[in-house]
Amino acid sequence: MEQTDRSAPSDFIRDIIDEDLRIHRYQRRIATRFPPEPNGYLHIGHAKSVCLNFGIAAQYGGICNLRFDDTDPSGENMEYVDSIMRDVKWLGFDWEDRLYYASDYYDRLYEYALALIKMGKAYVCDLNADEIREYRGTLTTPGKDSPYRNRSVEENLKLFERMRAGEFAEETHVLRAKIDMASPNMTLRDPIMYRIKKETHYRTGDKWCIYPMYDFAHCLSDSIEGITHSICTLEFENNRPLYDWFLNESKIENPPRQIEFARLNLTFTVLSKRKLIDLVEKGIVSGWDDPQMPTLAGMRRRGFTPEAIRRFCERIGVAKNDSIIDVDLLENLVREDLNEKAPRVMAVLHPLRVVIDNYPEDLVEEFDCPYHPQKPEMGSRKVPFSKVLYIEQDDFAVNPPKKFLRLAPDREVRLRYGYFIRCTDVVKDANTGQVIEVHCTYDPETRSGFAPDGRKVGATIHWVSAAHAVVAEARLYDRLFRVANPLEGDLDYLDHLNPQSLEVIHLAQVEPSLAVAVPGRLFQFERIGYFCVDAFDSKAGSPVFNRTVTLRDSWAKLADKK
RNA sequence: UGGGGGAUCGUUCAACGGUAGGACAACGGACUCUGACUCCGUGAAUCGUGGUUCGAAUCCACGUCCCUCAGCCA
Repeated sequence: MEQTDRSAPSDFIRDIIDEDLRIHRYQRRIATRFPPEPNGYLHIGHAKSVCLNFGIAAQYGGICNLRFDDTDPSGENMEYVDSIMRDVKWLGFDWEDRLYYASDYYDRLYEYALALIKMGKAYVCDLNADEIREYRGTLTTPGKDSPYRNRSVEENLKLFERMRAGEFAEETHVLRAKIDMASPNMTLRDPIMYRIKKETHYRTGDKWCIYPMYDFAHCLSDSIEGITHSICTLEFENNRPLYDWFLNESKIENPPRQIEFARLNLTFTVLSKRKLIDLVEKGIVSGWDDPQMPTLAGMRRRGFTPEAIRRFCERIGVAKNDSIIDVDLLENLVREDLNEKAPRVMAVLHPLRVVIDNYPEDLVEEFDCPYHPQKPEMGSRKVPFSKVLYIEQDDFAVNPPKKFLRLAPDREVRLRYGYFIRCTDVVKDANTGQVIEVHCTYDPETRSGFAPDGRKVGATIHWVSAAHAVVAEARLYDRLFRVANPLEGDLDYLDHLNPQSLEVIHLAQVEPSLAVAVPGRLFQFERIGYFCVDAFDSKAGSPVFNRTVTLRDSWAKLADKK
């Protein structure tokens, strides 16, 4: 009996593995692989696969390889390879010395193809693309045999060699497996194994002008690496018989087995590579690492932590149901993680001037404020206090609605880590009627945060000293799409873009300790949300903060209902 | 009108012939120098119809709905 601890995840894939282990299949060895094609950046959907493959390997004392599935030179390049490696590492996984490329197997794959030709299991077909499609038939009608299907082995060998030698133009010849043109499974209707592409490959250069197709290359690459469980997404379910066919005809012993699971879908976003490329190329986002993107690079820049993402991948489980996960779950996990890790600071996004009338003109006090009230070990910093402050516009109301606990005329609140203040007067813009300044008095007896007479306040609000505040840029990110499933309905998904997915605040006022915030560092702006110092645009003295996620706001929820 | 998959609280995963359970969301409350965090509590589901069985989400039959396959993409 295998030892699996109770906290370890369990799912239908692990059940299959448990059974394989039990019957001593693969000599009780477990090997998986994460096989991205280097033609785009990794997104949260890939993270699910990364966590699954590396997670299973770790759980069963096996190995997980990183293999670039680079069998189509168009669109693949080294930038993507680098970004993928960076992201997998960032997520917290290690392929050690097992970095592989399908393109490293081109010679061996060619030999496998030769062997199939010699067995009469593969042939060179001269039909062009349109003709091949025509001959393939449809979902409900069988295809018909290619007129080139019964060429002699010698002729096939000669032709294939000439394909390789570059004697033919693209689309004039392909190598096909000879299976069954009448198969109800379309993938078995003499699938293409090699096509001619006179393109320079980012790794093999011009050595090859024929490239293997996925179905042929993938299963054999798995077998070359000794993979035992080849985990992929549901849309490859149809291809499994073909996966098995190539391995069987190639006389592979102990062939790896393909297992399919449902890919991740997330509400309020899209996760297909094509659509993400679209967003990048149409300039809807600033790049693959735009914090609005569900790419790992984007999420990293936004402030999501690898721990939260791994936790998420664990929580969502693995199954074969098509499903769409609520992004709330992800955001909640991020809050959970950041609540532990993020130092608390004060920042005012929408400043409202507050003048403490009875506070001395030139006095500046310094309050010692803990970085995390529940974690004294995180230390503290000094925050200056003076006569003129900024508070959040939302924290003041001329006519406070029911249940509003914050500052209002003649009401008293506590300034976080500071005094109690009472609103005595309101200055409005003569034209607009907008509140532009609030006057208060403070109670010197409340320096400790409590009143000697024991009176209570309804709320504690955050603030910054106007004279000491640092001006910062805050980028408030929201969901990229305004509907849960942008792919649903008749409209193009781009018609569902959320025009408010980014609000930039240029003049946020933040406490002075943030002037030199280190790029990538995470903070909780008290009572607002979690923010990440932008890794690229932030400079000393003029920091830029990306909002990772808001804090839960039960007041906003209450107010919304009315 | 072919083949391959799938259907369980609003969402998601579990229950593997024996009390339908967890998480997120929702709702109510407690606590609070963050309307945060935390804690407590409440409501909420087996696609339909038959059958087998002492007993069915689970097995069988027939339906229904959803996904997927007709790239020289992966």
